Amino acid sequence: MAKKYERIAGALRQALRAGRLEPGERLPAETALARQYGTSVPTMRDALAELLAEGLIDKRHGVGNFVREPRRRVECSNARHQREKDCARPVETERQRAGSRERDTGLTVSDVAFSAEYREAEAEGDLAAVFSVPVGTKVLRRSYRTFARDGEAPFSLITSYLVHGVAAPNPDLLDETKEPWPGGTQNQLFTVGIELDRVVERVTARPPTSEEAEELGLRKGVSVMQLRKISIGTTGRTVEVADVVLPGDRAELVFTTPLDRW
Amino acid sequence: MAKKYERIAGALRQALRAGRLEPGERLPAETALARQYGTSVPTMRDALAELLAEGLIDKRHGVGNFVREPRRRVECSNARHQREKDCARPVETERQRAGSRERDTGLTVSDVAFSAEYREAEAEGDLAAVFSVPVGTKVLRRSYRTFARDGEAPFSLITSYLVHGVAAPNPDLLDETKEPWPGGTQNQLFTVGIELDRVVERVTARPPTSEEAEELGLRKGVSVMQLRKISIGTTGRTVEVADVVLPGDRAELVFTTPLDRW
DNA sequence: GAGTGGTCTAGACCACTGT
DNA sequence: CAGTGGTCTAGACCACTCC
Repeated sequence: MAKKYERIAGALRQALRAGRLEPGERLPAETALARQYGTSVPTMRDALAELLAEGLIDKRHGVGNFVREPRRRVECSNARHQREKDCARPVETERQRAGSRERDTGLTVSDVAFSAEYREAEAEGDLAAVFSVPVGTKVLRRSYRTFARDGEAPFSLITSYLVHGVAAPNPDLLDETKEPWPGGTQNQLFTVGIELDRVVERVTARPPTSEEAEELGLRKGVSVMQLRKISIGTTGRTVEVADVVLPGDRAELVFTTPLDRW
Repeated sequence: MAKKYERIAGALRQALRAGRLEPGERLPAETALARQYGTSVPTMRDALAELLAEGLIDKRHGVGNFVREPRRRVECSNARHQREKDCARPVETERQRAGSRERDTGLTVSDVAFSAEYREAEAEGDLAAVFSVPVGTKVLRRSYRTFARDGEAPFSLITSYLVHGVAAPNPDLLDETKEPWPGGTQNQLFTVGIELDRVVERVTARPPTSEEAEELGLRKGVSVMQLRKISIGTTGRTVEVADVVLPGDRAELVFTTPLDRW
């Protein structure tokens, strides 16, 4: 036996897909909907919460519930790592031309407005293990927010870590006013003599913290994708670790794996 | 001002991390907790729902709420595609040796119990577009469930599509009793003369349908990762499409991107 | 000020588990 | 049978938006 709020959610979903309600249109008030479906307001709200998590409606406090137009997702492909590498080592003028302005999200710089914050910190257990350095090693911690071109809310929250001693030879890397850096992280690493061999990305999904939900403008019930990107240099050393939090309902990660020929 | 149930959730989280409650231990009854935290039962339940979504507690109907031991995640790496390819073309005896028994989840066959179901269907708009075939083209639709070695609930739900005309030359590919197929999908494709050039995987997160939640044994508030795997042959043609649904709290996808040297 | 959704309360009744 | 969590109800009160 299905739960009552699920049955109501199903009926509403049906009504939305059948197009009896147009995108942008306001739904009846929750009290009216509850009466209409023969239930109480809290149960009706449970049903609406389900549609909210699925992205079918938007809730606006003090205004009403609205049919949402289907959200298009922003793609974020691993091909950007090679592209960024290709552009990380050229002459200055070359670097700033089209296609060379990729960043961790796979968007071009024109798509993102930056807010960067640099801070020194000490590697804790987890991070120290990934970098293979002793706990307490000084690291540079850089926080970014990126915004998609049309979006209001940030599209991703990024925390990037470099071992301080590795970045220090180039003082510009320690200076947050130099952001956004045109050639991306790989160019930054190039300036201290580091070439990347490969990038390893680990992806999971989890519910957002309340801060993340607020910053990313997530509706209730929407999860985030958490991506840990580990960049490994040609010497086999882990040179950068970046934790990226992406809205589960707006982001799509694309990974292409080329295969050797027989 | 934080919401009351969030403050209570925070306090409980604190208590759990501080280890004042051991994994496996039962929490006080919800009525008792509500009294203890000076709130009503529904609000206390909201707080507990948050911890549930985070995987910190387990709820057992009619029994109680329990501190959960930290769940380890099952990794699922894109390196398996190359490994599977390496083993897809050898002599028969070779194929069945260790390491050659990978499947779409990155687990070995010994880790999974199969339930496969084959069915013919017609490509709808979405699928037809990916395969670049006319809508209505006959496809073979194969559904799998995989189980991790220790798990009770399925670890992944897989729906794989092949264009019927492509698989037909080998009648065994149309026969679900031949599953599990030792060499994996790439060996199946090899038997009809297809070599893969690359695999493209698109990852998103979304709330589960109620059926998925039931089948995967998901707690409330846990999202799934949805992965669409597109296998492209050496002729540039899309030869297989697989939709994989993974529990967001138990799965970790790992993608390694090798980079060309300067 | 009227109307809307957001949070919280109090409690009924049901379903499940273990004794 | 006693005790637990699961669902649903009814309604108070607050915060927000718009007229």
